Amino acid sequence: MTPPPAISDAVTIELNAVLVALTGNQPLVLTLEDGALLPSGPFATEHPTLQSGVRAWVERQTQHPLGYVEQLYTFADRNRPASDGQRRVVSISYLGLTRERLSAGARDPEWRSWYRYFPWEDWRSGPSPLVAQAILPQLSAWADAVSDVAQQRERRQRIDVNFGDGVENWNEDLILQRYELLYEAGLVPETLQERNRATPQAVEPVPGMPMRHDHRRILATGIARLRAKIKYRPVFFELMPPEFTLLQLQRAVEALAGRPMHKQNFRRLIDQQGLVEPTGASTSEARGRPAKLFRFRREIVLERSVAGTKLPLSRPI
Amino acid sequence: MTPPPAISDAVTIELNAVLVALTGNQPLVLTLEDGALLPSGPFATEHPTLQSGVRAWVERQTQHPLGYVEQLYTFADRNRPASDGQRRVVSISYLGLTRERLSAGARDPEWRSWYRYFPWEDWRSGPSPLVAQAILPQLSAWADAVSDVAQQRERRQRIDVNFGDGVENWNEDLILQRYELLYEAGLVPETLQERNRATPQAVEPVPGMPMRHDHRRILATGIARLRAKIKYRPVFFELMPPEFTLLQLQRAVEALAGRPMHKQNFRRLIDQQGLVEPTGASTSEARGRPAKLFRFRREIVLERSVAGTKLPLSRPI
DNA sequence: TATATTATGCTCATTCTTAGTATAAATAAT
DNA sequence: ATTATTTATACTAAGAATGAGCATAATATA
Repeated sequence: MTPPPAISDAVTIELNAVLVALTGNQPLVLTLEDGALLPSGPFATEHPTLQSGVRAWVERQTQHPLGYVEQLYTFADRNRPASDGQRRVVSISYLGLTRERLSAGARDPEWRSWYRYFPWEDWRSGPSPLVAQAILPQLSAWADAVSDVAQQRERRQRIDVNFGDGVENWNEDLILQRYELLYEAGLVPETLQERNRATPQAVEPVPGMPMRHDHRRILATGIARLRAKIKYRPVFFELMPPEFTLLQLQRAVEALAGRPMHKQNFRRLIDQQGLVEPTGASTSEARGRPAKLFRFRREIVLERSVAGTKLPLSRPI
Repeated sequence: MTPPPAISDAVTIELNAVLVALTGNQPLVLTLEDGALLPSGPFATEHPTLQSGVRAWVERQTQHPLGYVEQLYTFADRNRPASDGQRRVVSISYLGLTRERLSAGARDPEWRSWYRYFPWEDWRSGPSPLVAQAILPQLSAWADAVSDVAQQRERRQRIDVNFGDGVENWNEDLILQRYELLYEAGLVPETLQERNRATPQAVEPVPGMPMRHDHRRILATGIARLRAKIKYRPVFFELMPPEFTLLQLQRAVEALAGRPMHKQNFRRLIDQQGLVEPTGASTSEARGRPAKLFRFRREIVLERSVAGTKLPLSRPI
């Protein structure tokens, strides 16, 4: 059942990283080549494990220890030629969270807000106008373009589920599915890269910066994982400074989820769950009443394995 | 940043599958070599994608189409020699759900209840006595065995979180963490396989059949994923026959979760969510009042992307 | 001193859960 | 035939969690 693998079945492993940080209420991701690529490196003989491979070259790159690291997905042969003697490439992608930014000044490795790549995913100040203006009309046209009635209905349903039928049905976790739908509909520039693409590029691509290869897809996978994760594991503390106010914490979570939250309820949930403890100090860097400073209670991760961090979404104003 | 990979960095890919079926209220997993291995096959040049690779050889093996397939995890070099000229092996594991069993009679590929490998995970008729009798005492000893006080406290806490401090704190999703804890504590036979193991094997291994390599760990990963998944996606329908009674459905979910559920509430949730529709027929195969037969409403997966299947756990009697 | 701004405490209605009770419709045992 | 047992299904009531908002406190700034 497991015959010895032939020479021709050898592959090389490439490691990709979605490296996330948070500054000034923006969720940042580390990119290369003018934002067109995610950092990636080979998995080499000197690395004892995959994760140590990722840690090694990311830490060399960013000069900062990588807090949380989690495997995302393994792809083989997405948009890559497999024949012509070349060895196949299998890429294994990781999500990494870090607290600090790369020292400024360096030009090439650059932190960018992930909403430059997915502008329609930012609903922090209400429903993104892009959805109604630039996306839904084009997706509708795409659904209509197919003649088969059943197929047409299926397309419409997918559009509804992913982009919300009414106004109030946005599910921030569906970022990957939404990107894939846009890809299929030919509404992102990446569609052109693919070989043997039946559907030609549609009239006008949806706003949002593309990336090379399937890197924007990997980025979407990372964001999706992170958005889902914060709901049942308080990973966002990996992104926060050691001390912070509750509003700063709220803004951080909002940046990740791409949605506004109800302030009082956010506080109630955070302290009901015992996630933080006051440091005793307070700050008055903002204008109003000074806010108490808090720190993360690291013990909580041990104490309760499911430190579920429910997110109190609020209706956008 | 991405130098051309050296020849020596070539690896071979092995695909592992956790293939799950359900018969007679038992969750079954396909095994080989007298239950010691999960099926695995090489990722070969003729496979266009990883998933098609898995599908291809699993379907050849089982003679049945594979419904749901999902990638689990990618390991490099677990318990495998990396040096001595041999190429490194990277194993990519998949979870597959199927409705039918392999034709009986065949000796080697064999379906086994997964509770043979993880007997302490079956809480369907109340707390598993193994936890209190065979596991907790040994884990306690393991915690005490370390001299450093802080380390000792940490071990105790991990034991509490994973195996429940009181009686009623069992979290069925933690199956992987529990296995890993037992592994670290030297309470499973697999610990011996590992090279350079500092801690020697403890007195008496915990009941439960071991597997070769890291296959029991991969199995735990698959079960954990499935247990978590049924809570927000009704995947269990992939395991059910086309028509079934609500009690059969409940028993199926209980088999997966390893816990009893509250009957009335289970029914309420299932129909509140519109997951099933009556076929019109009913059955009286069991003793009491005949039950209506239902079928899965496939549309629901499209209609609501998050067809959350809340599970109404019930206190074991 | 008034105003704007942020922090924080508290309430209230609504929905979701949990844990039943009650009744119906069949089979098996006497 | 009658009774006990088993399974199915409807319905209820208490309690917890959630979503929305009011009210007050404490600061900076005009």
